Amino acid sequence: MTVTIYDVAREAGVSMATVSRVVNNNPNVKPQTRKKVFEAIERLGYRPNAVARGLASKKTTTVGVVIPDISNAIFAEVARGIEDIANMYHYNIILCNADKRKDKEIRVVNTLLEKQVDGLLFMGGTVTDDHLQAFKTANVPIVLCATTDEHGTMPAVDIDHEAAAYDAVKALIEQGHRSIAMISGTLQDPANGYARFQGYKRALEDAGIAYDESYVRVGNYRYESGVDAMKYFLELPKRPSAVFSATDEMAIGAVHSIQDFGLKVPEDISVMSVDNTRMASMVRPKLSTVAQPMYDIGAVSMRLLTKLMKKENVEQARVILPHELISRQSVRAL
Amino acid sequence: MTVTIYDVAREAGVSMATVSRVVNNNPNVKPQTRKKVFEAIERLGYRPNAVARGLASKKTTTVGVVIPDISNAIFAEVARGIEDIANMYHYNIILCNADKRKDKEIRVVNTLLEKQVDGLLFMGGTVTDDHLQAFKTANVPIVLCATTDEHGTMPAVDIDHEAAAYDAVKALIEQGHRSIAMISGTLQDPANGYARFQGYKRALEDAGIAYDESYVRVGNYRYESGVDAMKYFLELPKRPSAVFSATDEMAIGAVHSIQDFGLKVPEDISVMSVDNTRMASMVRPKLSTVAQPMYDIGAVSMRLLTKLMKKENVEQARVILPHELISRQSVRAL
DNA sequence: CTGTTAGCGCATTCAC
DNA sequence: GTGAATGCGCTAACAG
Repeated sequence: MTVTIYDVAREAGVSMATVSRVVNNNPNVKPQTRKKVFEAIERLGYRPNAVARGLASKKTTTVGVVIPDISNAIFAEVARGIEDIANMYHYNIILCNADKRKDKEIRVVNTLLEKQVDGLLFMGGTVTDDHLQAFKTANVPIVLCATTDEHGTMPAVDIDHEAAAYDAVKALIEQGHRSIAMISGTLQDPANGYARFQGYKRALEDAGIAYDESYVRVGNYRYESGVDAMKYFLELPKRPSAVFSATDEMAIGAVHSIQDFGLKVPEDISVMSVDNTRMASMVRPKLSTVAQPMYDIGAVSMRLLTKLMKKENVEQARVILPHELISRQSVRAL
Repeated sequence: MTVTIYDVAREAGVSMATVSRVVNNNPNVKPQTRKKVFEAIERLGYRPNAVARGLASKKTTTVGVVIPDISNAIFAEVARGIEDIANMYHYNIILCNADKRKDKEIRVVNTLLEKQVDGLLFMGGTVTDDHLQAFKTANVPIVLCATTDEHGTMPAVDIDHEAAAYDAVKALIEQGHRSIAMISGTLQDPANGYARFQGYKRALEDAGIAYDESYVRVGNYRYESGVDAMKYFLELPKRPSAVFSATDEMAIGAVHSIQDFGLKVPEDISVMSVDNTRMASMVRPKLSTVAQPMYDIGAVSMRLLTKLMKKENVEQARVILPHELISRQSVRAL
C-alpha cells in the first residue's frame, strides 16, 4: 500500500540508511548513489512519513499556536505573521482557538504538547498560575504573543498597552481636549482592558484633569458596544468633547452613534482609538488611532521561538514592539 | 526524561497494554485496575505521545487546511467554522496559507500529506489538473471548501456564486434600476471573479438590458480598487444609477467614492454587494448585500470531511449552501 | 479482564 | 561512503 524507505532501498539496491541519508540531504553519499536513490523515489512515488520521522528524531517541525479567535481581524493578522515566519523556517503550525477561556486554553496546550510540537506560541487572556503550571510541564519552549504574565518570567512579545493608551489620550489633551471619555474593554482583560484604562487615567492625571467615573463605560470590543457606550455619553449633562476607545471597532460604533445623534465627528466630538485595523481607514471620517503592529508581533514571536527551539541564546526574551500614533480625520483641535 | 507508557505500567504494576487500554478508554478494564493506572499516570505526570500513537495506529487526528490568506476576514471566518467542528470531533488542524498560488498550494498539500493528516480541506484559487494530480496521490479524503473544480469530481462545499450575483443584480433591477455598473473581481478567479460576473450578465440579459462594457471595472477585492472603479463610473457621460460590487470591501470603497464626489448613497446612486462581512453593517449607510455563509461553509465542509474520514457513506458529496439577500440601506427604488 | 509480541517508518549510532 | 542493528512510544492482534 504505502511505500516506505525500505521499498526505496530495495528498488535502488542500497540500504535504508542510505536512503535516509539522501532524503535528509546528508552530504556523505556518493553523487551516483544519490542519483540512483532519487530515481527510485521518483519511480515509486515515495513520500517520507513525517510521523515516523518525528518519533525517531524527536522533532516534528510543527509548532502549536493557541489563539483567542481566528475570526477576529486582530488575531488573524498576528496569525499571518506567525505563519509566514514559521513557513520561512520550515515549520508548520497547529492552530487552536481558545476564546480566552482558561479551561480551554489549558486543555489545548496539553493536546498540543501531546502532539509533540517543537514549540508553542500562546496568545490568550490572562496568564494565570494554572497556565504557568501547564507550561512548566512542557519541555519545549513557549513564548507569549500579544500577552504577558504578571510575573514577567516567560519569553514574550507584545506592545506596551498602557503607553499606547497614554499616548492616544495625551494626543487628545494636546489638542486642547479636557473632557475626555473612554470606552474601555473589560478590566479583567489585563492587556486590552486594564492596561489601556490605566494609560487613560495616567494621561489625565499628568495633565491635571480630574478622573470622572461617569466618563468611562466598559464595552466588549465590538461595534455595538461602542454605539451603546457613546449613547450614554451623549446623554450626559456635560458631554465630553472627545472619546477614547480601546478598539477601532468600538470607535466606529461611537462615530455612528454621534452621527445618528445629529452631531459631527470631529467637529462636535473627536474620536481616537487603538488598533489601526484595516477598517480604520475604511470609514469616514478616517479614524485617528494608535497603530499596533500585529503582524510584527506574530512574526517576531515566531522568530523568537525558532531561536529558542534551536537553543540559540537570545539576549532579549521579552520584547516590546513600538506603537505609533496615526493622525487621520476623527480628531480636531479644540 | 520523558515518562512513557512503560513507566506507568511498572508504577501501576500492570502491563503496558493495560495502560494503553485505560488511556484509550477501552471498557475492558476492571475499575480497580483502571484506578491504579490513573493514579500512576497522575503520580508520574504521564502524557501520551501522539506521534508514537500516530505511527502505531496510522491515525493522527489532525487535518490539514490550506487557505489563501488567514488575515482575510472572509477566509478567517471559514477557518473558524472549520476549527469549531474539528474541535467538536477531536481533530486538530494544521493551517497553511498559500495565497492562491498554485506552486505553493501544491507544495503545502504535499507536506501536509507527509505529516499524515487524516484528511485535507482545500481552499484556493483555481483547482487545476496539477492540483488534481497531487490530490490523487493522497490516500486520505480531501474536500474543497469555498472552491470547486471545473470537472466537478471532488467533494466540495461552496455557494453558487453565479446565482448569488444574479440575485443581487435582479434585486437592483426590481427596484427599477436599468443602468447598473459592476465592480468585478478578476475574471481569472473562477468563483469570486468569473462566476459573479456571469451572474451579473445573465441578470441583465433576463431583464432585456443591454450589456455595456464600459459599465464593468475589474478590481482586486480591496477597498482602494472599489474607490478607483467608482471614480471611473462617476466620470462616465451617462452615470449608472446603481453599482453592483463583487465584494463588500470594494462596495464600501465605492460608497466613499460617491460621497466624496458630492453625491449620496442611496439617494443618488445605489450600491449592492456580495459577502455580508461584519463590516457591511458597520458602515453608513449600511450595505445591502447578498450574504454568504462563510462560517457554515467551513463547518459543513469539515463535517463532510469527518464523515469521509470515518468512511461513512455520504449521500451528497457536493453541497451548495444557500445565499440570502440582505436589504439594508444602500439601495433605493428608482 | 490482562499480558505478550510484533511491528508502525524512520534516524542514528556503530562498524566496515 | 555504506550497511546492519537498535529503538523512538505506542497500538493491535492474539493468547490466556
